[in-house]
Amino acid sequence: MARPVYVTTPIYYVNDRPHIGHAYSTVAADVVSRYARLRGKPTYFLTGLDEHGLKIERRASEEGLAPQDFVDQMAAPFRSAWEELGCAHDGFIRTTSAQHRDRVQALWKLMQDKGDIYLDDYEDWYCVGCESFKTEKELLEGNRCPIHQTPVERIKERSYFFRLSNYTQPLLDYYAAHPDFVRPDARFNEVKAFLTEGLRDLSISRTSFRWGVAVPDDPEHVVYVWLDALMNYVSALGGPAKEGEAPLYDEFWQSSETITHIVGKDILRFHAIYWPAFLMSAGLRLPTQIWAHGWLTVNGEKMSKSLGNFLPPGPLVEAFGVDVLRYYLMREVGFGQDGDFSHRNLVNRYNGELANGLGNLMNRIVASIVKKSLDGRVPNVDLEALQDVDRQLIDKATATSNEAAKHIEALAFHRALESIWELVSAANKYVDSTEPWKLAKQDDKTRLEQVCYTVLETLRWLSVMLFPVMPGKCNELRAQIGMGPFLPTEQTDQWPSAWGGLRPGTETRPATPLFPRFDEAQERGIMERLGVDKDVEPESSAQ
RNA sequence: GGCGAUGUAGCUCAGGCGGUUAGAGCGGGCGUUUCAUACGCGCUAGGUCGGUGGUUCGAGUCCACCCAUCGCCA
Repeated sequence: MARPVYVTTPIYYVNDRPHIGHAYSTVAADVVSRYARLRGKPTYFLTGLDEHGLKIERRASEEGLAPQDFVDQMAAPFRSAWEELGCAHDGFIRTTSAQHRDRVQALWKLMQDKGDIYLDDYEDWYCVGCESFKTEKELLEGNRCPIHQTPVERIKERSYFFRLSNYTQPLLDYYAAHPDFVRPDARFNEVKAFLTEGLRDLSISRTSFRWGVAVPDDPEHVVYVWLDALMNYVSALGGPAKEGEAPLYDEFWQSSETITHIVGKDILRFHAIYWPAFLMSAGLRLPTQIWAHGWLTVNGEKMSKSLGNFLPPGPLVEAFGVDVLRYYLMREVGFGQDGDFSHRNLVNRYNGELANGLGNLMNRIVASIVKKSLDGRVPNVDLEALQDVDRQLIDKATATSNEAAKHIEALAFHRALESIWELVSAANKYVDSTEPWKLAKQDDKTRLEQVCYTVLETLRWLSVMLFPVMPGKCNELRAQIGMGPFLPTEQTDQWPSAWGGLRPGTETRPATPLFPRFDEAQERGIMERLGVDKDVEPESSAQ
């Protein structure tokens, strides 16, 4: 029995509209979940929204709205963004939901029962933007927040505290026992370094605003937004709960093989330190991995409202198509590293890899040779009678399948795609060296059939291996080689491993090219529609 | 300031335990095919492997120091 997989994105703060950074995290999580499903594992993919906090309360009142109305309004674009991007989440958690609020309070009580929560005074500088306190020494001149550049506020209040200091050693022990707990390694080192200085207790309630979850039995206090927010991963499944009370929680939290939280590097500390400490205190299971990815710049510049380069995913999807955008996001930069989103590089990869590489490979075989010389049908071949060149390509496909799986499991999406494209390239070389068009002229039917079958079956493998990244295009590809759409089946591992899945006699359905190449004029048109000045765009990712 | 990382061809990057001519993709140049989306395929890039000094028979690969860039230090 394949054990369940649980993968999450951060819950996005509804103060922003969705942009390419949100899309990056969410697409990555979608790829992980689609891959897991393809492997036959029961899978749950969660994303959602963080809707509480002082900043929301203020924004809502600026807009003349009740906070709930404001967040309802802001939630819609996120939902539609994920739909547009083909991100098939199983759950969409909102922290204002009754279930979530209720489960946060349940967590609080568990921590309280453990004796880890106490009441005391707290006074320090507070940044509304960060929703967190700042120490004197990290402030900029004029008591401004180093992240938001805005002035911080002096806040003194009665606050509940969590005995985080008790968890320094337990966390270090946990890290030692789970060397893959935080990825990439460099980030794990930072987390460990932070711990070695010893943890201070953490203020986990506020009285300065109302928009949040009330502290149980003391409604003057609102639960600290990060405790509230982190809890989404468990509350969305209905936990914490006794066995049998919340089936999703039992399956995907308690019994999961992996629980992977994909996060941006800016919120790593909350996930790698606070969250496990809260869970330890409450006596709950910990996640298996916190994966901190890097930031994307846009055409070499940091994305910001003041620069006017805020990049929502919608227009990109319209211009390039969902799968192309997903491919680019996963291919261009190593997960965990910072990188650049560049329209120019996107077009270059599209033309070079998708159009010239994969698209042309399929087209030359399906729409040309098989159609003209084999009556458009998958030929019948004796797999035992293949030649060495054929076997070499099959071996390459097998090696690729193993390697790509290894990389995806390590969330090294760019490596997986790189390795898959070695197979695409090998297949194009194979076609060149076997020259099926000559075989057709020479009437060497048997050999022609062997060659075409080998390429078609390679394309079938590609349609599966690329499915997590490009589900729509892979199904189009499959249609052209005569296959039905790909359907994951629980408990059935469908990752390619056996050669010969294509049924002889099946009718292929050549259609328009999968990835029609952009010529200069089209590229210019797209850039204009997107408002990108192509000529001004830097040649490379100069930062 | 403390801790950690990075610095390899025009660009983006690979280069376990030190060992013959330092690699890939893209871009550039040359050639070639025509089945294909003017696509594919082949050849080509002569880069002091940030700098200096060491260890060694031998270092991009280990050590020290320096320079630059970046991250973390509630």
